[in-house]
Parts: sequence; C-alpha cells; structure tokens
Amino acid sequence: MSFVTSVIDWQRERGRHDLPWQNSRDPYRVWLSEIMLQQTQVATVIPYYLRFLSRFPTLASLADASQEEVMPYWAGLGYYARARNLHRCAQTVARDWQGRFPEKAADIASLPGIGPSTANAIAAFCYNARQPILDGNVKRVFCRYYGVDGDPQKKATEQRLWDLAWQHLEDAPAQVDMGAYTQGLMDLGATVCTRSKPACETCPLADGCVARREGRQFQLPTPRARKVVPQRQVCMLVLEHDEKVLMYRRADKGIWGGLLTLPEFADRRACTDWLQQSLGNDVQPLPLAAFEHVFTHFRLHIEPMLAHINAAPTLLPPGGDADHLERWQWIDINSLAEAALPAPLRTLLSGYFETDAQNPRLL
DNA sequence: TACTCGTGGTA
DNA sequence: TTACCAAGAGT
Repeated sequence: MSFVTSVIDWQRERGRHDLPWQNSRDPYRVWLSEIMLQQTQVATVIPYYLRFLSRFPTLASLADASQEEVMPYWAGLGYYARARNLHRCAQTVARDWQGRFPEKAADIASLPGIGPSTANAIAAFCYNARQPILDGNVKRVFCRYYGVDGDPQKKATEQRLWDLAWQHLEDAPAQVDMGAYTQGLMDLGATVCTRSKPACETCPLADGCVARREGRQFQLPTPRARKVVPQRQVCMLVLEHDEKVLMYRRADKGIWGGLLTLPEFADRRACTDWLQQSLGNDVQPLPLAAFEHVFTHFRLHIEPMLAHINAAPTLLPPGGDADHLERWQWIDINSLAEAALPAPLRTLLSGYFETDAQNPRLL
C-alpha cells in the first residue's frame, strides 16, 4: 500500500472530522481557518474562528469592512500581519476576481498572506488539487519517516522536504482524495507523530519509518538553534479621564501593528516628566506592578503607570508625535472589551477596570 | 538568507 | 522557570 493510501485510510478511521472548518468546501471558510492556524494551535483558534465567522460570514462582508473593524476580532491571536493581509486579500478577491476565490494554486498563492503551503492546502481542500502542503506537522512526519537531519526551517532542509512531499503524489494512485490526504498528514503529525512522546505503536507509517527503525524518533526533527533573546524595557501609562483611557493605534509596521496600545516611555521618569510638563506638577502617576511579556525574538519588561486627571487636557502626544494626532483617542473603558488590544494589555487593563463583579466594565 | 512577527500549551 | 514550538509568510 502506498504512503498516500496509508495516510488516507488512517485519516478516515482515526483522523479528526469535526473541527469547525471541516466538512465545508467554501474557500472563504477554508482560507480563514488556514490563515488563523498558521503557527497557532487548533484549540487556540477555534473560539477566534467562530467569532470571526459570525461577524464576517462571507468574503464580501470582510471586504466591505474597514481594517479597524476587523482587528478586534484578531486581537489576542498574534501575528497581526495575518489579519491585515487577510483583509487586503478579501478586497483583492472582491476587486480583481469578481468576488470569487481563485481555484488554481498558483493564483491562490499570489494573494496577500497566502504562501505556498497555505495555497496548496486551500486548493486541496476546496478543489481536490494534487498539490502537497508542508507545515510543521508534515515536516516532523517527513523528517522522521525519511530520517532527515538538519533544521527543517533551513532552506536546504525545507527544499528536501518539499521534494519528498511532491514525490509522494507522483507515486500515488491516479485518483486521490486530496482533502483526506492533506488532513490525514496534519492529523498524524498533531495526534500521533507528536513532538514529544510520538505514538509509534499506533502509527500507520511505522513500518517504513527510518527514525523508528533506527530509534531516532526522539532526536528528529533536528531542533532549531536558539539565540539568546534580547530584553527590552518600556513604561506604559494608563491615563484615565472621565471613564476613558488614552490610547493610540499603532502603525502597521512593527510589533502589534494596527492594534491599540497605551502611551509608551523609555522609563517611569520619562513618563512622569511628560505628565507634569503636559498637565502640571499636581499630577502624580502611581507605579503599578511591573511584568514581563515574552515574544519569539525578545522579552519585554513592562512598567505600567496609572494616573487620573479631572480636566480634559490638550495633549501633545509623548515623543512630540504631532504628525499622527489622529492615531490618539480616548477609549471608553466600557468599550475596552471590544477593542483591538494586544494580549498583555488586555490582561493589564482588565486588572484595573474589572474590579466590580456585579458591574463588569471590561470583559 | 536571516530576521521579523504573538501567544499559549506542554513537558 | 525554562525550552520548545504550533495548519508560515513577508521583507
């Protein structure tokens, strides 16, 4: 029995069939799920997927929305370029493809935010296209099955894995259920050929697996080299006035692009200086508990400050950023639950505004 | 090519 | 506490 047939048979018997985005060939739903699932685990995605689909049930509804309307539904999920590209992609399909998602993998891959693996996944699920995917699950399965050494993220290793992925389809029967095969490979990686404690005894590919034969299933795939992540520091100001908090919308480029954040300063002294220069010496900010937020490539030490003011000030934004005054806004604390906040700021602000359980003002 | 881009689960 | 990384893509 071929590799492909083994995977498909296993998928039908033991794979996952009831995830919210399965049992649909609607390219909009498949596409949305594939983007959300990039570098993100299934359990994390499910509530976001359901909420997003409820608010934007069709590609046209997403294309008609503004980016500001979309971001709150992605806030907390991370990698926010995905949301911006998703929105751009919807508008591209609406404008250049008459609202109909393209069917050829090459055309799909030309759209914003859709790379080679995601394009092939969409084409396979929606149009039964004979194109392989290569995500983290598949890389792990192939690295073990073929005993491939080397960091799978490295170019040379990844190219080798793509070659193997294509080879399977060349060796497969004439008719292949590409949806079942694609889903089967991912399910196998997610539930059997897991990173730690792979369940080789129940694996349909165990007979031909090089790592299994050589006892290297715990050494493969080769872990990628980790660098020491730099530590950064920032002071964030919670400036409250009349049940509102001062926030600004970050530029698309950089961390938390397109999300709302608090005014930032190099340290608490700079924050205090700015407050007193802007509002007078009677304003004394209160230091709140500092905490750490860990990103993939750096750690951020956050020192929050809290200040209340009575009069609505004429604000010169911190850093004298007068070129982007329209980015600054007073956010009603009762609307923070629906605001596009990064995860650590949602936690921080919840701690200070969600104190009355009878009258929850945030979340 | 190597870096950038989030967050949460798991061991 | 720390390491590792998950349905990757853009620059």
